[in-house]
Amino acid sequence: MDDRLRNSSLLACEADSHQQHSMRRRCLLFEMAESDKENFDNRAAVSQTNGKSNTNDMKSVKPKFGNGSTPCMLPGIGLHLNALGASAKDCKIVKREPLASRSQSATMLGSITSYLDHSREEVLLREDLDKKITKSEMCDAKNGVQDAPAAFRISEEFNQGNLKKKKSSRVEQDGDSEGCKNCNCKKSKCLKLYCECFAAGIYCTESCSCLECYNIPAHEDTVLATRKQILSRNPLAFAPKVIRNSKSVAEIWEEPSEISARHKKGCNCKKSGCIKRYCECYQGGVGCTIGCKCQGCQNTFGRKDSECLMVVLKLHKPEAEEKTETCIKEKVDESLSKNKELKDEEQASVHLPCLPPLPFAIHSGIPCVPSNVAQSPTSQTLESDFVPDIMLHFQDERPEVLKGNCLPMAGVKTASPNSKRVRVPQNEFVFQKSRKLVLKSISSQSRNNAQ
DNA sequence: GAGTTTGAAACT
DNA sequence: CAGTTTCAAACTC
Repeated sequence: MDDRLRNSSLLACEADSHQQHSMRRRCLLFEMAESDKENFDNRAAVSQTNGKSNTNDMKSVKPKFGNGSTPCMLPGIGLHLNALGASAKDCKIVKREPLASRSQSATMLGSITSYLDHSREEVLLREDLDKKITKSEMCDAKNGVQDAPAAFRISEEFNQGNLKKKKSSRVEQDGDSEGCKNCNCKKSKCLKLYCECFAAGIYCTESCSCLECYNIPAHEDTVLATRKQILSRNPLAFAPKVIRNSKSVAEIWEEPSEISARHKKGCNCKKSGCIKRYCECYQGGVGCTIGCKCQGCQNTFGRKDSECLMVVLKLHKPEAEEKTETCIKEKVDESLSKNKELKDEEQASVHLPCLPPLPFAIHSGIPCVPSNVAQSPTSQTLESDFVPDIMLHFQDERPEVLKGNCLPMAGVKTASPNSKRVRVPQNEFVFQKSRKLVLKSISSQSRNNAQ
């Protein structure tokens, strides 16, 4: 059984590697888009001729680029972050099935198999994409079309293709994807972060329902100026809201040197209990952390209070593992105790943030628990079939100050007087130490049980 | 589809 | 920095 698990894990790692490779390709494509600013300008010019000025019409005519398959990433300031932001929310690599059906696979092997199936599916889709890219490039060359780089466009198309399977309800209703957020702004002129398109760094398109839209190439100067202004207030305003690193789940559990994912600055929910999409953490598919100021947090991806550890473990706990659970509880208490000691030592107010959020496991198909804590059908009760708008195995593009290895830290001082907007959880290293202790004890307990 | 709720963003 | 207002998405009916 151990050998089978080991082999499966190796396969999963290979698949994971492939996925990360795919991710790298995607990032390169964004880079291509960036380097292709000249093309962008041409596109903007083309769209200006095609689109009408919005000043006369309340409903702006949104430009379409090329085949209309791609939103236009804004050039210049923060483009890279825009790419991340957009992709973080838009891109889904792995086709995900509703949790209820997934959780029917009671064993880790089942989950890994499922994961590999998804990876195979992605490989097939990628192969299909490569063909499309070649065709499209040939076509563009033939027609002299100066459009977004074909690879970039098709990549987005691929993302959208997968995306369409799990689009948010609003987008589904609107029947449009095109990578556009389909905003519905009425007063902000799509020049504020309220606007999802603007916040994602993409221009609005015809599929948006916004009024008096300025987030179009025709108003590029205005858009850039506004972005600059917003960035001066908050340098991370256009950064992805959910910060992920590229480690696999197994790696994270083996060596949790970094938190797997978290919201950039944490939520502030008061009534939603962090179980609705009003909550940015929940929407991003990550658990709440100590950085959140939420009240009555019930985030199923990880609550901000210290109970989150037990929540996650319980969801995967088979009935027969009571003994192990007891052990875990003891170790958690022990960890918390040591945590407290560390806290005293460090003279810092530190709490125990959440474990890697459950959806991280859901996305990858690998249980978010150590291999010796098997997945249980009880996890069926976990959550609805909502799938968060996030991308897997996101490269950790955080500035050093946002990474866990800058410790301890008190937060980022921003130009904004409102420091609430950029706040960083403190002293995650204490949590990492605690988690190592728990993992260690789980391993030893498992060995004892096996004997 | 209209109205309500919610919390982030923006403002004071 | 805290409180308030504005805004648009999410949600409900």
